[in-house]
This record gives sequence, structure tokens and C-alpha cells, in this order.
Amino acid sequence: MVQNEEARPRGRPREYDPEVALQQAMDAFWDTGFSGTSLDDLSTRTGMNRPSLYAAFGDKQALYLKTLEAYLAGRRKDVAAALAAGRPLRETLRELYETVLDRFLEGDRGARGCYLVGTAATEAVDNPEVREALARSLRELDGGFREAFSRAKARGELGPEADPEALATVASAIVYTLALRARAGQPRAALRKVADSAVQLICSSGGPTRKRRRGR
Amino acid sequence: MVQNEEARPRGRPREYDPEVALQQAMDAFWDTGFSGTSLDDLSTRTGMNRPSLYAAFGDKQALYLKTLEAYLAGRRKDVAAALAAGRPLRETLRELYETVLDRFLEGDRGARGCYLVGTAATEAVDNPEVREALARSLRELDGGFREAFSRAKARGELGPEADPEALATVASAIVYTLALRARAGQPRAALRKVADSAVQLICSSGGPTRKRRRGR
DNA sequence: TGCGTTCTGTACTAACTGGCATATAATGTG
DNA sequence: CACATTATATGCCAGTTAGTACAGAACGCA
Repeated sequence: MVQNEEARPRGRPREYDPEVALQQAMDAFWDTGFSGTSLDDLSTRTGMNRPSLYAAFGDKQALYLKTLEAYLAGRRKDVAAALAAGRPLRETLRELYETVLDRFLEGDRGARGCYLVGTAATEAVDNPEVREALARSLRELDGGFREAFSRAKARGELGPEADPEALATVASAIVYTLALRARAGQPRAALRKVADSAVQLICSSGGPTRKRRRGR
Repeated sequence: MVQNEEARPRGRPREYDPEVALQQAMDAFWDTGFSGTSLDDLSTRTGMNRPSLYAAFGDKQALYLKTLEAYLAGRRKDVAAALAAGRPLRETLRELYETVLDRFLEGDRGARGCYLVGTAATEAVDNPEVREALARSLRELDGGFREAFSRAKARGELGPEADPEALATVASAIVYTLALRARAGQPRAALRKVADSAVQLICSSGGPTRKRRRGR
């Protein structure tokens, strides 16, 4: 993955891996939010001292924005992978929500939900850059779902009256409610039930389907 | 409304109204979150100096928890009022979401969404009391919707296959997605479309209804 | 070996944080 | 009026905050 083995830099080598450190900084923000996380916390969690943090990522806000972008890139990949596979809609949705739940429930100090819902939402009123990142992320998820539902409708998995855009807003709303519920401490079984209910409602909408779901 | 005009206290009278001050403190937290709001901010917004704040509400965390409870009480009233009225389900839901949107879109510094989603969610990982308040609030909204859907099903407004619990989780998910979208800066028209889509999906679920919606 | 380069470690700053001690102002009561 | 009572106003505190200056350490290169 390193693009050039022999192009090593001149001076003293880093003692940290920038990608790992960024992930550790994200973990810190994820637990306590942007305002609630101090540079000391970040320093401890990353193992980097403050001057190194500044040299690598800029000030606290720049670091936070970088963690946001990294999170978005990761989620974008997850969602695209789940939605792109050509499996039945019902299975696709169920797997997507399960993947999302894995992410929302991990964390040493308890479930933390979605990074955006848990940290960016709070900052969004006061900070236009964070608000824009949040808005962009919402648009992306909506768009991904909308396309998936369009394709499913074209394949006959959804009835002729199904509205891909409407279904997409519901499908993404389920992601956010899972994020919130996870952060509120609801157990995985309860969250799975929420997701299954939504899948059922979505997949049986829009009138009779051209072909029944397989095995039935 | 004052319970006894002649039972006035002995010493120097207050220069603030506790209810108004609590609302102003809530506005401050609403914009910048718990950690992002300092006692100086709270002092400025309420017009009270710090010793008065402490005498009236306790420390910062106690004050925040009091604003949470006040918010919950207000929303509880809103939701109960909207869901209790014996009107058709479709109208009831539409009005409920419109009421919720009014609340989410107000604010001097831009739309702020739901107070819980915008502030309590961030604090919930680190603070068990906040997490519990958040969890309680989610349960209450779920319960309110579930009862409303049960009644609607009994009245024949929902098909026999409709699952009130499943519909309730979707209906409340819409509230949270509206909160998030509002805080991300989406305009009212977009939010209304989200709400309308969800109402349509919910109200046409569960198979054919016994009686058609009025005028049709 | 000496030198330029890049990173790390320590220590510092000025501002801000939540919280409180103390003094004073405004009321009712005797 | 003096006094108890309840509030406000000023100013202080020790701890923390984000950010940085500076010295030294670890490398490549000549």
C-alpha cells in the first residue's frame, strides 16, 4: 500500500501511524464530543504529544474535521458495498442495518451510535463547516438508498406505486434512530427489532409486486 | 396562576423568573451543547450572575438536567395533545410532525432540531443520568405512538396486518430524522416532504382498511 | 564526523473554566 | 428604627484549556 518504499523522508522518523492516530482521535471525540474532548485527552488516546498532534493534523478543529471525513469515507464504503450487491432488497437492507449496528455498538465505554449523530449534530449549529459535513452526509445516504430502491423497483421487487425517494428517507431515518437508540443504551436485540420492522414495512409497500420474494 | 398572592417571601425579591431563566439556559445549551456552554454563557443568556444561578438551580450539570426535564415535559404535552385528539390518523400524524417542526426550526441562530438529539445524545456516553433521561424519552415517544396506532387499528383506520409497535418505531424515527435534518440546515419544505412521505407509508400499511379515508 | 532535516519532550503562557467567599442591596417584621 | 432574611454583585480561586517556544533526539547525507 505504501506507494514507494525507497522514498523515505529525511529527518527523524515518526513514532506514530497517522491513520491509526486519526482513528484514536476519532474514538476520543466519539465518546465525549468535540467540546468535551481536550487536547490532553487526544494526546493520551493517540500517544502523541501536542506539538506532534499540531504538526500532523493542525489545531483541534482541523483534527476533528479530518476525523469526520475519515468516518464519512468509511461509511460511504460500507453503504456502497452493501447496496451494490445484486441481492434481494430485503436481504440487502437487513445486512446493511446489521453492518451499521456493528459499528454503532462497538466501543470500550459502551455503545456510541453514529459518529455524526453523536458528535457533529451538537456542533452543527455553531460551526458551519461541521454543519455542511453533516448535511452532505445526510444527502449521500439518502441518495444511496434512493438509487437502491429505484433499482429494486425496476427489478419488480417493489410495487409500481412505490416511491423510491420516500422509501429512502424512511430507510435513512432508521439508520439515525438506530444511532440514537444505541447511544441511549438499548440492547442489540431491541435495535434489530427496529430494523426488521422497518425492512418489513418498506419491502411490502407500493402495492403488489410483480414477482414474489423467493421461496414463497 | 400564582397559587397564593399573599404568601410572598420574606427577603429581597428575585429579579428573575425561574421559568424564564430555565428556558434561557436551555436555549444556551441548545445552541452549543452541554460541554460547549460555559457558566459565563449561561450567566449572560439568563441575565443572572453565577451565585444566583447556583442558588436557583445548583451546579452546571444539575441545571442541565433541569432543562432536560423541562423540555421533556413540554414535548410530552405537545405529543399527548396531538395524539389524543380523535381525528383521523393521517391528520393526526401530519399535525404532530408540523408541531414538532415548529419546535425544531425555531432559534435565533438557526434551526436547532430536538434538544435531546442535539445535546443529550453527545453527553449520553459519558453521563449515565443524561443517558437515562434520553432512554426514557425514547421509550415515552414509542409508547405514545404505539397506543395511537393501536387505537387507529381498532377503529379500522389501519389494516388488520398492521403492527402498531413496528409503525411506532418508524413514526418516532421520523421525528429524530427531522431533528437531525433541521440541525443540518435543511429547509422546512424538505422536512415537510420527509414527514409527508412517512405519513403516506405508515397510513397505507397493513393491508386494506375496513373504511376508506374520508372523502374517497 | 559534521550538518541539515524532521520529529519528540518539556515546559511555558495567557485565557478561560466551574465554583465559591464575601460584601452589599432590598425586602418584611418587630 | 434595628433586625432577620433573601437576593445580587464583585472578585477571587485553583485547575484546566488550547496553543506554542525551545531544546534535544533520531535519522539521511556528505
